[in-house]
Amino acid sequence: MDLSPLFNTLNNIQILSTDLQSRFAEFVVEEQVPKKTILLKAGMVAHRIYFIKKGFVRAFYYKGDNQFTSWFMGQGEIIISVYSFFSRKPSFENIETLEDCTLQSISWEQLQELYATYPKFNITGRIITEQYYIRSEERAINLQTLTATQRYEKLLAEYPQIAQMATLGQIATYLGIKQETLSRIRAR
Amino acid sequence: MDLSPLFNTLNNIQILSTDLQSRFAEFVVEEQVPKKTILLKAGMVAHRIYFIKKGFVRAFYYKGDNQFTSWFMGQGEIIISVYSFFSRKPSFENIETLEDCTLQSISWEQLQELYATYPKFNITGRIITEQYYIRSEERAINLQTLTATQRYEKLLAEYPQIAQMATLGQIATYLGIKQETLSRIRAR
DNA sequence: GATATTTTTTGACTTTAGTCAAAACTTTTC
DNA sequence: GAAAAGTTTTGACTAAAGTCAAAAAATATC
Repeated sequence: MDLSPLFNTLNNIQILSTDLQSRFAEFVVEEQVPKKTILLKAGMVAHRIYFIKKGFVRAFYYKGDNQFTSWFMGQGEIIISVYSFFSRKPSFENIETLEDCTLQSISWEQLQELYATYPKFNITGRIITEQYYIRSEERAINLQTLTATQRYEKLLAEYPQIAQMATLGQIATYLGIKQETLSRIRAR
Repeated sequence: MDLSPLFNTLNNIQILSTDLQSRFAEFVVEEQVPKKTILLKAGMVAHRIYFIKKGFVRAFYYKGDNQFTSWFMGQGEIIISVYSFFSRKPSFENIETLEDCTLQSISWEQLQELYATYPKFNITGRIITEQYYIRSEERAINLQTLTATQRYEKLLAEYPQIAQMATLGQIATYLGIKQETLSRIRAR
């Protein structure tokens, strides 16, 4: 199992001791997950933290009859439903794969053990949480300050291949607009 | 100095030992702050975490020439610029009082000392961060799923007195609409 | 308490996005 | 590879929000 992309991402935050890396490596499970697999279902507690070695994923939730997309994530990113994973409470959001994925993950319990055994690792955890927090703030700021067209351009800049992985409807619910509107924006 | 509202809020999250409470109490500084005082200026690092014993406060940021409100907070709430306080980096947002306030606060260094001396206190810290995270997610969800009118009603439900403390313009930038639009919404 | 300043409202018009329905593509399945 | 299912586009119309400007109301200042 090739762990170098994962450790690259983590060492980029803070260099991990070889000791910690080998303990970590013992925990990691790698799996091939086909397109359209639900990784987390609303109502369940998120119990694993995933690293996307290859693939593309989205999180979504329902409000009444309508579905909304919270975020998209691709290769090299760490995915969790932050709220559920940390608070150990049922998730309001679903996570699904949008293409065949190679995922590496450890469980919540294993993560706690790493925190306890290697206190310095808490810094890495804290920084990942911070990065997630910033993402969430950015999402609110984008919705507050940008027009639909600007938000679409920003998403395209971040994930240029998104049109191949997600449907128009999924992208529209992320942007907070109707799919007909997105279709017209794209036609220009 | 009456610390019971503050300890009420904290004990509500997790009961604190009397030991911790008395150490905490030694650190707390109480101040009377007049209306329109800037508690944190964009570009500065947030170095204190505040509890609003009395008063009303808002956070805002600039994007180009335009000002946007991130949040409002009132009595009994804990205020920080999460990103800046935890990452120790310059804040992009400003925090100002909207009326005369009584604030109680401790510094980042004092908070770290409490974490180190009373490890259980980390749980309280973690839960406060989680609550902030949820607020940020909710803000994005509200902007994504609600109409301007619904967002206004929700804000009014949370802070019924807001019209007395904040100007129409400030409320409008929180909702992500123009103040003329908010004026018309209100006229109905 | 009159004047200046700031804040809010109103009016006429434009732009942006939503709605509903049908047509045109694409992709999947047998 | 034809039919079915899913997805995207287009059209005509409606609703919501923005723009610019001016008037009205509220608040602060001397």
